[in-house]
Amino acid sequence: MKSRLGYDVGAAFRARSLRSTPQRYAVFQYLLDNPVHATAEEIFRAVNRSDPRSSRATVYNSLHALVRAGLVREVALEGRSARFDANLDGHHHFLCERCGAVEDVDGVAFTLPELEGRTVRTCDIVFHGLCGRCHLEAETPHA
Amino acid sequence: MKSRLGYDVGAAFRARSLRSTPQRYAVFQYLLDNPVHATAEEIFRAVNRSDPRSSRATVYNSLHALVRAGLVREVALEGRSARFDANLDGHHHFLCERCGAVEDVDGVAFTLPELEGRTVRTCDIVFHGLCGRCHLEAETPHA
DNA sequence: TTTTGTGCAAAAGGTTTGCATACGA
DNA sequence: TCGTATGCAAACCTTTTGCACAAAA
Repeated sequence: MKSRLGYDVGAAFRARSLRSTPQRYAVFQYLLDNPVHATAEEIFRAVNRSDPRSSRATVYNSLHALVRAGLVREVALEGRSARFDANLDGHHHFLCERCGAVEDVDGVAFTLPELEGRTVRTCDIVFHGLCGRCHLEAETPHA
Repeated sequence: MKSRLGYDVGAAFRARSLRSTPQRYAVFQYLLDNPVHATAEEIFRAVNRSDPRSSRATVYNSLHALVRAGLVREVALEGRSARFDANLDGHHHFLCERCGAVEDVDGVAFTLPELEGRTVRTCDIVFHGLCGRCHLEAETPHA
């Protein structure tokens, strides 16, 4: 659970002239502290568990504001709900087919295929399989 | 618009003991003839435009049956609606940020990163950018 | 004080479900 | 005939929207 201490949320907001409200702050802080690629609903529950009262609509508003400001990115994975990630380093994702965990994957190198005529701006890679824990559990059936 | 003629839908259904109904047939035939990564709603409208009457629920049922049978795959892209693809060759996707078109991309080679401990089964790559047409139009503003 | 965000509740997609009926094998 | 698919409508879940009120700058 790498937490990005030393990240000055207030300064980040000011730098992008994002008005700082407790709700917005809580959403961003949650994403910084919990790099688990949470859904809006999970974020809603988490921020309301501790501090003030955020409405669902405000969580969505905050998330969109953060995405627009370039502080958060939205990750498209299977499933009905969008997932949000405050890790902006170019990285990819691994999705466990068994427990649903989403993990970051760094250092993928690939060669661009026949994309002539098109302009490629970004590229998202999603690996599917078993995560470390589920892999172990699958090997050792109910040890 | 490559259409896969010579594909015997009836035989494919029989081989997987999928009961052949007109609705199911129409959904699969549509996906074979229109490799545009349609949404369920688009498929619903298309199959009802020509032949019999399919309900939305039946389109969803058919799609799930086809996916379960391994004849169709579901593609996860941004946006709220799932997309379906009868092209089962290992391939990836290109999503145009301007017009929303989804195109197939073949021949991507990449090197697997630090995925020790995990089991990687599949890998989906989505490229984002401008498709051929939109790239041209962007270069020649309202020629 | 002005502008923007918040909260609520209602609405809008997209997808699923329950159940009686219809149909393929 | 038997078992499964269909159609309808209602339910569900995620996300968006409208509007009055509250709070940030």
